[in-house]
Amino acid sequence: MRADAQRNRALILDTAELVFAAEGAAASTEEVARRAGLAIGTVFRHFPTKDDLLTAIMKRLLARLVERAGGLSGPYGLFTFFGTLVAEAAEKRTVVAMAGVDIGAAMGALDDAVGELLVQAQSAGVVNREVRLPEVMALLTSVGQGALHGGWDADLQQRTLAVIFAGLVPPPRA
Amino acid sequence: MRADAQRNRALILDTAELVFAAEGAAASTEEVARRAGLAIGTVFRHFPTKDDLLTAIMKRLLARLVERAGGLSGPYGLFTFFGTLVAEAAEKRTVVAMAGVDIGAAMGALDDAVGELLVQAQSAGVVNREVRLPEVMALLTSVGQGALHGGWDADLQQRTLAVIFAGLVPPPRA
Amino acid sequence: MRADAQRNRALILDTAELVFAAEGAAASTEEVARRAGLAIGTVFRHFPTKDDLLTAIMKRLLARLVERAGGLSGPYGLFTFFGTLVAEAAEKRTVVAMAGVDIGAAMGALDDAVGELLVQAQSAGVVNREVRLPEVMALLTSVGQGALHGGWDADLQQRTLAVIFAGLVPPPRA
Amino acid sequence: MRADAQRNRALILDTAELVFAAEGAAASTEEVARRAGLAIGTVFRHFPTKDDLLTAIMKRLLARLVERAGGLSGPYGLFTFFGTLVAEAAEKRTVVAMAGVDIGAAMGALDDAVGELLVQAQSAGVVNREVRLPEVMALLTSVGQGALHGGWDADLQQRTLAVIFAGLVPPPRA
DNA sequence: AATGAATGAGGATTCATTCAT
DNA sequence: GATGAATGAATCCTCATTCAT
Repeated sequence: MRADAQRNRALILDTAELVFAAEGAAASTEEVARRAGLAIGTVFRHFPTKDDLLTAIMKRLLARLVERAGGLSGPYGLFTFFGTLVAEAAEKRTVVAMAGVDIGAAMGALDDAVGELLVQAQSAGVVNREVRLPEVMALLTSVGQGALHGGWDADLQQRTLAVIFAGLVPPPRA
Repeated sequence: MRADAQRNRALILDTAELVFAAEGAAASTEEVARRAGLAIGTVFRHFPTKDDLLTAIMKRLLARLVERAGGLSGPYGLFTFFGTLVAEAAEKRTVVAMAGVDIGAAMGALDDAVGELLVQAQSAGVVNREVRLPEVMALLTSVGQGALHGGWDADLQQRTLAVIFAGLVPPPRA
Repeated sequence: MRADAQRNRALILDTAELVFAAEGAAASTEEVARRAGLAIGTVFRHFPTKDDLLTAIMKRLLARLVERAGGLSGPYGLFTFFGTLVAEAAEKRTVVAMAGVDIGAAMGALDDAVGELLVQAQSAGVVNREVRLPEVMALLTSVGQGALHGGWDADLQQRTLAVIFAGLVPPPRA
Repeated sequence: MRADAQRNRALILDTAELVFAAEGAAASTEEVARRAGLAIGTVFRHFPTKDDLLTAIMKRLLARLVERAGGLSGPYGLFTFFGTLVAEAAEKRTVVAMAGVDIGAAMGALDDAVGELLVQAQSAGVVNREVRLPEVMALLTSVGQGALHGGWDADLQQRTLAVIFAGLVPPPRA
């Protein structure tokens, strides 16, 4: 792939991420092209289908989340991860679980990364051993969606996460 | 309004709720008409705009939630409310916070009803007094969205809510 | 179906027949709409797909040919049929065997009608009994295509058919 | 012209002939480039317009036919020529009279070559002297088109040509 | 000369909305 | 009021053609 094509591919993804985050998956592909300053044909050359573009965005977002989760460690990594996810979603810089797009395998990698954070937190005794990965993922995606569409301010983010964090910590011993 | 018109209005809302829950807000109005066994013109006579139809659905859904919340009382009413909301969302029988539709004022009534449940729970000492209404609403909508798009099974619903419930109860006194 | 819809359906078919005969199957559906004085949506309401429109034209053309063949009889019906087919094709008023369109069953009816003419001609002794239906159909479609694309004048039509007719008559007895 | 350019030009023509014979003139130029293993730009350097490419193919096909007709002689050359033309068309190895492409002058050479075969056949007394070149050409192109689109098998080819040949021979003297 | 990315006009199709019946 | 046909703007996608590398 030529250098300019490489640059355009990235430009399209960046622009599309903004556009779809702002207007939803129903935004037109032409709008993406316009904002990227490219002709519509160029967008379709890189992503032959609108769905391909949406999927590519989702995969890149997930890859970023995986990378971020992988970069964390220690007992409180899981909490940190929750925090940044919500903060980003609230700023619409990320779009998780866009409807109707198949991300399949890409999601598995996130499961693995978050699972690792969960194990570390439980090993350190800061998260209840009863808690399992599926509900952690469910809470992550829920709260991501909520922040995305609800436009929570920093205070609300913190207070909402406080409830979840309180629910994750181990119960006091009798 | 004639009796048949009254009946058609309700029929349209019922059908539209099913259709939009199943296919998202992007489903066509014609599909709603077809499934209702009505002509497209009839749908538009009742709801001059697709947006009007979506808004009407949202309002009716909220009204139902308000009614349900209002029907609950006692220390554990809030928990019950969380439970039924998630269960319904998981079955796609309800659609909360549909994107791009203005529900404005209607939301306030739900705030009031849930606020009342929160007060009762806190008075009875089963919910932490630090917790305030905004984060409760944020958790409700988040978890509703999550269950809606995630298709949680009964077990996952319960485990996810268990974390939130654990976060809502008062901390042990030192 | 309403009266106006019925009229429009026929109008679309008539117009499309002209347009596709003149410009080939690659002509745009919008061109058909424009020449019919209708909005593009109306054409697609009647024929949800361009292919549906092409198929409908083919079927109607074949039905007409079947009707015409069925209206003929007597020893020379087959020759008459050849003659009118070629004359029409030369005037581009008919399009036979448009590429890529599935006409399937509709073709069978024409086989039957022409087969009947062949039997009559052979019974009367004006067509060689060695000749069978497949080659008669092959000659018909060939000569139809040739006249359609070649734009034969009346004289050429006659001279070309003269050769074929001479080939169809029984050989002289020894 | 460089040697590789010469080779590419031939390669493009060969590939295009296959592609257009298989998919019709609506096949994309890009498909031709892909199957030739060349970049699209190379195809357009050799043939600045899709139409130029189509025309070049047609000319080459005609040239081949002329050459073949020119290679034949004797009383039955005309019949042989009919036979090979139909056989090739049935195998889609040749495309005659592609719609919408101007071949103009190139056609004249074929007229001359076939005219010569006709004269020889008539001189030898195996073809009716009443028959003239235009109808022979008309029959050739018709039957070529028919075989091309009809996919005739060997048996049908023979039987169809038998009718035409019977029409070409001189009538029995009284 | 070859490559292959970019362009943008054109074409099929959908769908909210209007309006004649 | 109900019906469903007509409208036409909007959208996805294709492809001939141009041009920078």
